Amino acid sequence: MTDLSILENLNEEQRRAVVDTEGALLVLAGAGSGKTRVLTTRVAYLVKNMNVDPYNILAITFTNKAAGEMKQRVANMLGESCEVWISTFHSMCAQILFRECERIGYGKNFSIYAEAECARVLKRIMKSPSDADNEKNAKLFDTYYGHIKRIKSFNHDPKEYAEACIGESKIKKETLRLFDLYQAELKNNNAMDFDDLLINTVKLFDENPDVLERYQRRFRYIHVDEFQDTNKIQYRLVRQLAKGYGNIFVVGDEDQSIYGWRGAEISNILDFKKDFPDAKVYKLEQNYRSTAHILNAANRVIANNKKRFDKVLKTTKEGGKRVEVFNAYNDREEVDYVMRNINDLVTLAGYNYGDIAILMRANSLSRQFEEALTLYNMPYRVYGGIRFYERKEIKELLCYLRIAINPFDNESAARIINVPRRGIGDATVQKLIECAGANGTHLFDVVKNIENVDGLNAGTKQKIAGFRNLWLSLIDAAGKSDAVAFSEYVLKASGLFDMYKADEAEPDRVENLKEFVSAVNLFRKDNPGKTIEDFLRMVALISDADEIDDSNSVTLATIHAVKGLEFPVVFIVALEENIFPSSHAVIESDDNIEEERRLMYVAITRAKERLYVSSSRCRFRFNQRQNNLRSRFVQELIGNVPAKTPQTPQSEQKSTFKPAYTGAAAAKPASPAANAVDVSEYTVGRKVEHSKFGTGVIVSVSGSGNETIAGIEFENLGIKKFVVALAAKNMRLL
DNA sequence: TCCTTACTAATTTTT
DNA sequence: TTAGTAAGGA
Ligand SMILES: Nc1ncnc2c1ncn2[C@@H]1O[C@H](COP(=O)(O)OP(=O)(O)OP(=O)(O)O)[C@@H](O)[C@H]1O
Repeated sequence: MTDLSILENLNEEQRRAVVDTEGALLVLAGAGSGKTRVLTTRVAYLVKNMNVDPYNILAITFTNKAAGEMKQRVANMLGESCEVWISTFHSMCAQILFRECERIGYGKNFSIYAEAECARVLKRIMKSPSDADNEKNAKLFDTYYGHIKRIKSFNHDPKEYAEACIGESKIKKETLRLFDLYQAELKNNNAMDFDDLLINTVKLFDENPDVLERYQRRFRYIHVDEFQDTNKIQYRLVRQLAKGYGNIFVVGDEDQSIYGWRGAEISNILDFKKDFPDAKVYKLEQNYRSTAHILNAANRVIANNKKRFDKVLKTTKEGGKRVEVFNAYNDREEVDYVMRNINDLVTLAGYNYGDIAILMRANSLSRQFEEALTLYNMPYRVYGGIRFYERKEIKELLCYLRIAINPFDNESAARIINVPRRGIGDATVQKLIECAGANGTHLFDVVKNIENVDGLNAGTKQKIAGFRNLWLSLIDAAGKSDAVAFSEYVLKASGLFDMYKADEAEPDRVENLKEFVSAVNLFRKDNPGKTIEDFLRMVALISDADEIDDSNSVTLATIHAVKGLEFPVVFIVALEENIFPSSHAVIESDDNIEEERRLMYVAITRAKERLYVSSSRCRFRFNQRQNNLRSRFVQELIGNVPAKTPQTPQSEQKSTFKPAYTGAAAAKPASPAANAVDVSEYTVGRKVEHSKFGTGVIVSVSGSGNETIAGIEFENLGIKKFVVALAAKNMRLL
């Protein structure tokens, strides 16, 4: 008898999609209807009930984190570790190319360039003196870079794109010229950007039928999650692989397509039915995530889009709290509104900080919330913005590691040749690069034979010779030692460690470098047999969303970063025209507004139990006051139903919250607890014991009365700032 | 030639 | 608030 227990957690329509295992299938369903759950269960079902070898299954997710979680879930269902290939498109391509890159003319250990590196490559090209006769003022960098990136991510033919999309003929010509130079430079560096990973994999398969056949034979069952956000090349890759067995299962929701600006094509969904004429379409109509109020709000908003299929999405959770709408007088009042509600949710309604997310359109909007959360001593994490592996000191260490593994990587070498300072300045580096270009070799060759290079004085040559010896020793070490020993060696030998250790103004940097080595250590423990090359590949593909963990902290993130996630409580903030929808979308076209609206739909549908949407009539941005209208999406969300717009926010019981910014707006008698604190006791040098952070010493005091803020330095934790009046209950003076 | 200092300009979303 | 550049001093 077959064990059907893994189907127990599914409804009837979900179950049908899971057990229909052969051929092409498309699951088209709204947010929170269990698409990901269906896909995950299907993978487990194939292994457990259909006796499919896990080796023959592929599942594509949108983020590495989603891949990790899916692996975990499948393993739980199977009761054994999951051997299925589950990863993002980019990660899959990187792994395939890593093995097969010689077939398309790349060397082993090619580097993977993120946005910042790509931009540096183009900047360097545009700056090179041999290019001086051409028009290339700095203002146009964004234009050219934008065009080049768009050509690649939309998989356009460069010439056709230039003809169709660039008006000015000078720019048209220059874009094409720079495009070729950019491509050649990446190739010369033995490097690929993110788009190259996809493009080159398709190319590999096109040009090498034997390789393609091998992968086709391997992937008998192919799955793609978040199909609405795949781009043309990714879809092409899917078709190539699915040609083998034709078992292709994709799930998506056109209402949640939010990466159109990066080349994602909703039309892939329509094309799927054309490309796989026998494809069966399944619909899921039960939403298991959100309460009725939240789901209705989402449905009302998205109904304003014209380009969509009408679909049904019914709630399974009747009732719940109504959506709260708040229009603040200014941004500070908005921040206070959010803080007050978080405080009440945690102190009165039994929520944890980890249940709460503050979602926004752009990273730059997060700062005031960060400051307030710090002020009130509420734990939080910000996702988006600079990632760990994007920090300056970490990037520099990564460059050293890369040049040891891939000595052709001019870009990385140029970045760190003078870090720490070695007296090899920009002018010299420019000369070296030109010399390499003229001889058709690499920076590495020029540095290696520096004695034979003309046009440099003896002192400079000597400095470069010193760097050469370092570089050679790094290469030598890469071949000999294991990942951990190697990265430790590079950190010390490069001089980075000493340099940042001596930098007292920024003590974090040396700590970050140590943390990097620990990360390598952990990686090797978790993945026995993997090398530093694997680690670098993994690091290059890490995304914001991957770093989201379940520590008990408020999540501060862009909506893009929380795609696919869910939170009991969601705040959507800064809902103003020109912010959300963004000014670009407002100016441009209806299509752009529709994508913004889909983003709003995604934001709303992240909420399980409570949703708060807020805006502010006036906001300080770009160093000036801005008056903004409330976002059209708020009105769409409210619809005809009169929503609650509380003047003074209401909560379950009596709020304990004391706003720091807008005392007048929510004037309440100061709470006795706050009054009871004698702030004058908190003086620099006093020792305190904090219930969470342990003992520390007060190192700064500012403000007065209830606004008094104390900076307290804790062992191993650094300095944290507290509003004494609020935090005193968690502290004891020693 | 290199490095520090001071100023200016610019800020959508990111695998 | 920061990243990138221009100018002036060593
Ligand atoms: N049959 C079911 N019974 C109970 N809960 C379910 C069922 N199916 C899904 N869920 C729950 O509903 C929530 C949403 O599921 P899931 O993330 O798979 O939906 P989704 O369609 O992929 O969402 P999104 O469109 O936002 O990516 C999850 O918490 C999941 O555990």
